[in-house]
Amino acid sequence: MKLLIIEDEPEMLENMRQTLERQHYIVETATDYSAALHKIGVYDYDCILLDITLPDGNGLELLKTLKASGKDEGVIIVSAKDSLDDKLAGLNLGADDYLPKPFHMSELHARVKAVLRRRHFDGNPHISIGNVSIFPETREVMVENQPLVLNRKEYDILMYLITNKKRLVTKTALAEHVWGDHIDQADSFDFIYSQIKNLRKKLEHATITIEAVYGVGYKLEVIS
Amino acid sequence: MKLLIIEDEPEMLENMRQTLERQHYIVETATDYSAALHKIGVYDYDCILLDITLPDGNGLELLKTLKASGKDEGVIIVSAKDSLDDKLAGLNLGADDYLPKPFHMSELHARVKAVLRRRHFDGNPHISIGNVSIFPETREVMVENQPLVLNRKEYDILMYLITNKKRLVTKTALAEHVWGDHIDQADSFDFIYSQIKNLRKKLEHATITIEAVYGVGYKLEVIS
DNA sequence: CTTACTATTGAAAACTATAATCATTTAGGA
DNA sequence: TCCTAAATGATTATAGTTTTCAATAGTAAG
Repeated sequence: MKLLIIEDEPEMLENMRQTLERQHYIVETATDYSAALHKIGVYDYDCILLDITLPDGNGLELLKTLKASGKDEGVIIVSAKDSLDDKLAGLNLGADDYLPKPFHMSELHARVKAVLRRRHFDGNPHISIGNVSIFPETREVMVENQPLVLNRKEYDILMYLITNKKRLVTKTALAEHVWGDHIDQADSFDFIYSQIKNLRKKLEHATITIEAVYGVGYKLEVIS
Repeated sequence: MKLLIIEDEPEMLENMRQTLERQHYIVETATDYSAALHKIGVYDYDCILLDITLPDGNGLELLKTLKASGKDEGVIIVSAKDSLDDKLAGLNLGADDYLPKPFHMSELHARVKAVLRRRHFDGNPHISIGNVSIFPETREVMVENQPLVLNRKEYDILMYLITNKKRLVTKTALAEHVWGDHIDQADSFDFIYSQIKNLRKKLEHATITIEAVYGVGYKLEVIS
């Protein structure tokens, strides 16, 4: 799961990044309006943490632009001023949650988790597809009620494919979401091939399969 | 957490062992009545999985002996015949649960977890002591609502100390429960010292402390 | 059918995290 | 005081994960 933190105070930013990276999210950051706008245009995220007061613009504007462009990532507004007006404005513009500063880092994590869960699997504590069940809370995976041990990257890949099931996932999108954007202009996709291979092997007894789409990427299908 | 599986069918035994070891339990085994009796006499376990029909005796007898000796480990009876009589007899003798064969391995794990939880923290999904909270489901630990990252051994040690809080825990008992009995005649406790040191460091901001009891072991205390 | 590119695979290498060991210092109890 | 236990920092070993590499197989287009 990939998050974008838009926040200009360096210390706060570092704090948030650390907290969330420790929970295995891919975290990217932007420290001003224009950088944020650029990142949002180029990549896509599962959830965006948006500080309202930015040096070169207002976060609510950014949110408006974002929603207008038809993107539908989750958005949590982070704001120094706990004003009811801002809160309402934000939620009206389509934000998923509003978090007034100062807040506990554990609170941050809880909110992010809640937003991701609401978006991807409407509050359900586990996702089932074919004979595979996934428990995001514990990152456990079961096939036919037998536990299946996946390591971090394998789990992240499977999760990303599942949240996009039956849709085509380009290799670039996959790389971005699982590895982060430093992988951008990768000259080879060997690392993806390798992980996909291992994942497929582990999913031998599952009724889902990862299909290659020649020249583009992968698609997750349910075997019937 | 240390388990003892008493079971004479090799295949079943291997299955059970694998399932439980994969969940990071320390697993020991006995394949007949007398071996089981011996192990129970010498070591102590957090939960015992007891097959009723053994080549050289009846599991219920073993259970009776066990309870008579004042030991209080959790016991789950595993039985081929799903007879109501056996079940009642077992539960009357103080077993915690009854699992008729055949069963799913995931069921096994669930039952063990349930028994351990019931014994140590009667059904509570998390344990709190001082400003430390532990979530056994996810093996996560929080201090003052900040996540604290422990690795496997550190977590196991903390957990064992907490389930015996304010009681003296000998180094031998600790070694047995966290490492298993191959450590028995260890000539040095360096590995314990080392882990304790790291654990203490991580618990710096916690209001619990691990006190050494000279020549014997450790005791967990709450700072007030 | 041939060619150029893409995907799959197994194995090796690099990297990371964890755990155990060792050498040294500090402290406890008789 | 002396002997042993415990604590500590640094080092080494081990295990697990991820990436790279080289060889092979498959696909689409000319």
